[in-house]
Amino acid sequence: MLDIKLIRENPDKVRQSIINKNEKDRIDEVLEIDKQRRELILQADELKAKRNSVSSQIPQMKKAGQDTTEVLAEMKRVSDNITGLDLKLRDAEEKLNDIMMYIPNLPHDSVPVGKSADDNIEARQWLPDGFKFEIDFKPLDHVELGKKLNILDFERGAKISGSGFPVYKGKGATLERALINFMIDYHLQNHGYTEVFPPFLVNRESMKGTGQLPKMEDDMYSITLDGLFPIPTAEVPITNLHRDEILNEKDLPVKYVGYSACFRREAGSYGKESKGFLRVHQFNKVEMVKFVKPETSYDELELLVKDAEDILQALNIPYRILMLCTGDLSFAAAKCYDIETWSPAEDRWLEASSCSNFEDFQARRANIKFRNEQTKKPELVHTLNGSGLATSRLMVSLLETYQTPEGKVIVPKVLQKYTGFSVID
RNA sequence: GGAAAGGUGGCAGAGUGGUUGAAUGCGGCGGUCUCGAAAACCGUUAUACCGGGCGACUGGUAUCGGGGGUUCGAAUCCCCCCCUUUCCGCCA
Repeated sequence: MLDIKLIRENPDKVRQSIINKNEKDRIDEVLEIDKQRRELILQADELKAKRNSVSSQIPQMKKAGQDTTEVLAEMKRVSDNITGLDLKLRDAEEKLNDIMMYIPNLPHDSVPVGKSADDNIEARQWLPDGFKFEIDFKPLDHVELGKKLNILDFERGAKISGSGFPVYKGKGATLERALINFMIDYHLQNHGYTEVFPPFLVNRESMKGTGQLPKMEDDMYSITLDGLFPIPTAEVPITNLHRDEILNEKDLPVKYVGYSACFRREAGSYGKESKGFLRVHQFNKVEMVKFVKPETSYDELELLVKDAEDILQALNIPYRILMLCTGDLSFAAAKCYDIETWSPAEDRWLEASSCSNFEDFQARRANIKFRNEQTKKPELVHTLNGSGLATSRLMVSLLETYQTPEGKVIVPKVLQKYTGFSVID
């Protein structure tokens, strides 16, 4: 959520930012309702002040034996007026809040203006020593490899749950588990995170706090009977750990890393890009979440990307970093880098991680603050999160990159102590 | 699923209709004392919103789980909801 004062004071700047983000401009509506709202508050507060002062005099009048009938009648009228104003006020506030929940975060000044993914900017590429995009044999894709090696079973996943629910089998299941453990261990040992194992179902408040609701409700699975939502990412429970809290400044930055299964409806996206792992309803992801002081958040974003990159470098998987343009930026993000890994069989890059700075957008919704030691006042923190990384897309690149001409898959060195085997055949 | 208890400030914990934003204790911050520290003592210590002021600041309102009601006035009375804890049942 944006600061209403920011909109009040810089409506045109906000308007332009929203347009750059391909979102609907409702600033005029916001300004109008905000104005009404403030007028109502002014009127109601004035009456309440009167009521309070008179009410405190009544016991004294009674004690002094004065007749209070008239005052009581007058105050009754005042109270009725207050009730009326409060009703109107609540109406206005609900309306304002509804709209505010649909206004996206503003892109940071360093974000390139653009319409779509085509306008994203490649920041850098990293390729392992001796890596070549052209290979001597025709690579199998991950679905073919999965079938041949009997490590992935998309058909049976479809039988038991539906399409987009992959089953990992045998060494495939072990490899998946190894990847998760390796990534968490790496972040713990090298990057100073604290491990969190969060709930995979969260309540509506949590989904609002990080910005999935109300706007993206159709994209979320829901367990209506209990009012719970399967999480689309561990970002949701982990960021909400500190919802409605005031953190100590000296504890910042607070850095968590956690694994979760991620559940996404991906409504309306069947067909395109949906082969195998490319788009699934359930996948595994290791997520990094940070709570930081505002002035450090952009430095922390760079570090976050670096933390994710370290994993790929340790695995020796080629990747590139994209800076998303305004039009491709997600609803809550102010700035975002995507990390894409190379898929030899698809002959293209696949998004495996997304690292974002939300500035105070989530913090305002979720009411996450820290106490500024100088001013002694609470201030909103900045929140960031990044995948470190999602295993499904990563698995595509890993299987395809590490395949041999005979159709076997070599296990990356750093994973071998986790898998207990060095080759899948 | 059944039963009971309970939700008050950073924490603990008083408070059952009238200056109660809320006793007291702990914690935090500042000070006195001290070479320094501890102890002791003194002071201070919530958040949000709406106004006024360039600003230090200042006026007002709201907030004792949430919502509604009664009343001139509600932490306190009534109704509904939510949550937590404990016990029983079921269960990995």
